[in-house]
Amino acid sequence: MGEVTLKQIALELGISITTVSKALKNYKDVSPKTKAAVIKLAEKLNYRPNSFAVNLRTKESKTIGLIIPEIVHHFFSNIVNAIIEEAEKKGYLVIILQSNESEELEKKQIDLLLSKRVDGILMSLSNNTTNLDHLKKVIANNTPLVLFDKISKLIDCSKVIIDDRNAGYAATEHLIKCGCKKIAHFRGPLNPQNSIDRFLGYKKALEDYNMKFDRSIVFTCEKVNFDEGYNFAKKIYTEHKDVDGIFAITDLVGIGVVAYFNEVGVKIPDQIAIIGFSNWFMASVITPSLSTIDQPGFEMGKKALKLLLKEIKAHKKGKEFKYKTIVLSTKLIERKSTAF
Amino acid sequence: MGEVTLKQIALELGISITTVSKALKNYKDVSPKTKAAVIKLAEKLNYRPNSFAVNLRTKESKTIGLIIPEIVHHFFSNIVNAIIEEAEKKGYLVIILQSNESEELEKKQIDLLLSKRVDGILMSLSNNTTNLDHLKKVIANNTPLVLFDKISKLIDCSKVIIDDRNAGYAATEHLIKCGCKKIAHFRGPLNPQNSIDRFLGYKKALEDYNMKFDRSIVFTCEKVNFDEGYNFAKKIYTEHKDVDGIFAITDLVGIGVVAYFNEVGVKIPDQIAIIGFSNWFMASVITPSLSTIDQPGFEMGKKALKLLLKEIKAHKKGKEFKYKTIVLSTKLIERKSTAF
DNA sequence: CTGAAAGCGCTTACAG
DNA sequence: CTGAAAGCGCTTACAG
Repeated sequence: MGEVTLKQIALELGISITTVSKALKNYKDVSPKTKAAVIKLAEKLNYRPNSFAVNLRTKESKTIGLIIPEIVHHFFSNIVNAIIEEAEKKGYLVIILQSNESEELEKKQIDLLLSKRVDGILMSLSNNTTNLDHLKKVIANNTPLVLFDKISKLIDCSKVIIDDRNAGYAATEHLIKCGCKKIAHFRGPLNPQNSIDRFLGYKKALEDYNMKFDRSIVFTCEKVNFDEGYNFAKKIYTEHKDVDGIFAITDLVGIGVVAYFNEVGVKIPDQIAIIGFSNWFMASVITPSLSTIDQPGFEMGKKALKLLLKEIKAHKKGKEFKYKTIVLSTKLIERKSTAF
Repeated sequence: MGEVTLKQIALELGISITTVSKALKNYKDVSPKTKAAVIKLAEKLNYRPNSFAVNLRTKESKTIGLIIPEIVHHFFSNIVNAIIEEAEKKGYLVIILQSNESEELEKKQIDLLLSKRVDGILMSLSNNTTNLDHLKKVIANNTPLVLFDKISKLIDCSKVIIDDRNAGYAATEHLIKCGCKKIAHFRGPLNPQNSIDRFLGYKKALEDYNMKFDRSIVFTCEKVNFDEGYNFAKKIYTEHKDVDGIFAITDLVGIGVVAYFNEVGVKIPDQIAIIGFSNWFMASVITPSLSTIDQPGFEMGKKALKLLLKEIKAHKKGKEFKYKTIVLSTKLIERKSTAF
């Protein structure tokens, strides 16, 4: 076989490697005749520049790294979708890694990506990440970094997020306006900023509407899955009969809640209203359909990628780049689970 | 900043680049003393081999390409999960691309990956791919290729699949054994091998059990989504009242079917039994829970990756590699939607 | 308009 | 045990 190189083309055409290279890159200081001949032969031989050599010379890989907690998750797979689609359009490829919510893995992956010399890194933090040295390493290494969704306030870099506090407030307020008198919250893990913020929004809404905050009806999801929603709903049903509204950290948890109450014959929303978060497709098709907060995953991925490419470009030109935080708006989606 | 290179370490230590390189790669012909000094300094300077240069020298990128129809799909995101996890363990990174069911995009992406000089390509074909020249190009280019799930019989390479025909047969047979007398099939698109095979399995089961095959109750899904399941169910309900069993190409379609019958008050499984395909998590939590065929996505991804790495290894050593087709077994999962 | 030459940062066969 | 040298395949500043 043997891969086709510039040398081969030059040899066959009896011209220099330099000229071949220039012709293929459409430099203007090459005669049209030579250019045509080179292009023709390159096509015939199916020439493909050796990206290893190009990378080495240009010091860029046209590749970016993406680290997310887990890909098997509607919200993240949507984001990934947006990122690789947009990246491809802009001439970049994406290497994807999953931290599986492990700080240790996350550290290793950062090292892998830096070794690979990706042009930039896009990342959503694992729930268990508390030490941020690996992120600082990325920045110290001069590799552009954009955090999205699961971010840390302690890292100075560009970010794309939603206003989780406001969104948590809106979800809770909606339950209140639906007439709920005692609202439970199935919150996310204690560490991540966004579950903290949603919780704070919940608390603030109760406060603003003069409702008592009761720590005993705030449950903390660890895995943030269906089973936790189901099991906490059971707890509410058996130990807190007076609860008439539940704000679940995520639609998946909310769907677990709905499943439990359906099972025991508690009427939704008449006896208990439920609202989820993220607007997963399934939330719209279960019975009763689940009210939720729409979290624009696709847009988030796209914006994060664009922001990263801007920084990469500035970085390449040696220009200064001012970090930016983009806050995307969310939307309350009213469905049957909270209908009056 | 300035990246740390072998040269810098050599200079600082007053030894040659060669020796530094050898020391870091643990060659035995380097004195322990030198080795220790090199390693110490490399660590202090946070030395990271420049992968561009390494790639160029070794002619391998330790990166593989993965092309799937779409990542926002439980089955594929599971496969992706398995592939990147396993690849990382073996020291490979994964570049992921989505064809979005477009043959044209698929072609472009193959070109991108070949230009990138990935060490191998893993791929599941788009539903609309009929011309296979781009796959032949991969093989002609000597790049190891493994096809999984959506394969083509016309391409000679390694494959990882399930026996869709048998699985389609099992699903249909299960409905028959549940007492269904007239079974409809909501099949997948006409082109992909696996939807053809599931359909053939359906047909064969009817034949073996002396049931009439009726073309008018076989509907073809184009998008293979919830809405199609819902709409075809409506058609069955309004135009084919005697149908008492439905085999849906996929759980998502099956869930649409269940939603429709729930809505109009048709009792499942008493009046109509339903079985899906793939064993998506949601199938187990809807009401009634959906019987299905378990399709081992995680295992499929893992096996495909392993097979690819074997071929890459053989290829590197210049050894011949015999293509292999691995057929994974599926399992009938009985749930409420087909309970007697 | 063309091309010789340097150099990106490694690896490795070879000489000593 | 150490190192000089060649070379992977490009790109580009420079000379002519």
